[in-house]
Amino acid sequence: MNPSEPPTQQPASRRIAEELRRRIRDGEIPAGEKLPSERALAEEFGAARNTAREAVRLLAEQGLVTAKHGRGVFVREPQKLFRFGSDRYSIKNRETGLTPFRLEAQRQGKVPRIDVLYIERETPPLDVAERLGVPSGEQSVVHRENHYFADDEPVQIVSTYLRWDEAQGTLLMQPKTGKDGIYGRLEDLGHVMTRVRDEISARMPTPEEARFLQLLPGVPVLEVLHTSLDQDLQPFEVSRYVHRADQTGLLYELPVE
Amino acid sequence: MNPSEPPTQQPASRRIAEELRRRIRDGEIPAGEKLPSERALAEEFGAARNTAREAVRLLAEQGLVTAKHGRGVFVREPQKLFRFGSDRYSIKNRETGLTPFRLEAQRQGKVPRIDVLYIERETPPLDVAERLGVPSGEQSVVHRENHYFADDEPVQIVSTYLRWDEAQGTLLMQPKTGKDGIYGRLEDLGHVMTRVRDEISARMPTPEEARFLQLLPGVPVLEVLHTSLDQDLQPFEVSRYVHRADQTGLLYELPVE
DNA sequence: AGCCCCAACTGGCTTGAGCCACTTACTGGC
DNA sequence: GCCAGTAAGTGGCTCAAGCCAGTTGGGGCT
Repeated sequence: MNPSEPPTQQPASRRIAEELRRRIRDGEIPAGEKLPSERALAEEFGAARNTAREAVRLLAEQGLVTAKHGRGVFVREPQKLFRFGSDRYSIKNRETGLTPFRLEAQRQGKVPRIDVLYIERETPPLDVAERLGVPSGEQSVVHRENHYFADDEPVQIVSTYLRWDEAQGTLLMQPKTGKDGIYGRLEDLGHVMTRVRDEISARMPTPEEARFLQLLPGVPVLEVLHTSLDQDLQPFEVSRYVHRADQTGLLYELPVE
Repeated sequence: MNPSEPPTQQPASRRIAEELRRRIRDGEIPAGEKLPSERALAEEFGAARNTAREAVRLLAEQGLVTAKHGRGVFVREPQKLFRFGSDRYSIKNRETGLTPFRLEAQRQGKVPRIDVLYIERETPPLDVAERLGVPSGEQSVVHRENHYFADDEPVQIVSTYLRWDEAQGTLLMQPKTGKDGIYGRLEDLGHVMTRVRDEISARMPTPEEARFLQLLPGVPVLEVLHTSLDQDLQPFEVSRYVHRADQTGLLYELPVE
């Protein structure tokens, strides 16, 4: 009960986790290697298997290790990030005729794949309606839901929202939107992308997201709510990106105004 | 064993978690309210207390609920975000004489506090050395470590790295850096901030970060590796921001170039 | 040689029990 | 009226045991 220091004895599970963390940090158990089995840890630390198990769970929650049923618990290898840069909207890239994602993938030597899940007229979520400047009580938008893959690994889930009055009857309602993708078609409609506004947050995935993205425990997602503004600073497109955070990062390079 | 659908019976803990998630989503248990006790859940679902407990843990891991020792488990209230905008470096804000964080806090009606933990000459981490353009094998930088609070709630941890050859003997080595903070002093040295590059990722906190930021289980952190470039596009400052993701978001608004 | 099956290992999940620490509300004494 | 003490309720943590479900490798059969 000496308040000068906190020798408050840690729970056994945390002590075991701490020791394993040390071994991993010090390279005694290198990345990709297997931890001792739960039963072995229990014996080594003189604890019940459940307690050793709890320790492993703590490490998994932090994203340090990952368990393979029937095989063992492995130290997770640091992943190199698939990077999404703020220049992905750049005019300069238009000449390639590729959509932003395909361009980024190609740049990083990955094979891109995009699954179009559905394209439907909908009533927009509140935050989207606000940003797109449409009413939220009616079917004022078209919602395009896509899944993105790099080398067949799921990378992000994207929901794109467009004004129904603009998209109606155009290629924007089709899976294949033609040259330069939806931004090409929106330009045809007179919207030149002049500014973008990205609102970024992070959170743990919902069970559905975890399933889609094949997320292991302890991996959060990055959520980007993106708004495109045209030459009149009018918003004409809103997208919600959900990235797996263990394999993706964001890069923003911008002038100080 | 019918492969047409996945009726693979869920583990009991997951079924219970699913049901609780539904009750929360449908508003049967509103935000801020208490869940049934672990013992009550166990009885209701005909499971052992440990199983009910596991279900609650799943929800906590996802950041949906939070347990208060001795009181109960509560549905977490959605937090409004303390927002960090890309215009926080803007020249326009210079006239206020406030540092970026103080300005943001004031804008959002919060009381800012900054604790300067230490200011020391150090050998830089590899990623910092790369971006700042200094050697990583020697004590080539000054490291300023700060903790930021809004209304006395910890908000972010910031490590700022400056070139030792520039900072040596200046106010940059002092806790109080004068008007406009370190950016003011760096301007005195001839570095006008012209562009910034922010690299953003998300991950689960280390135990130390969780302690500092008072993070509940299931809350990730946002990490921003920030580089300031001057009028010659030379990097002159690198900072690593670690934000708690449940109360902070990032806003980037930029021109499409 | 090739294949199959089974034993032995791994983690996944649950049970029921017990003790501890923290919180709250009530109750009784002053 | 106030306050201290206490009982009852909560989550925190651990134990010992058991069964299930993937994985792996070796032994034996064909």
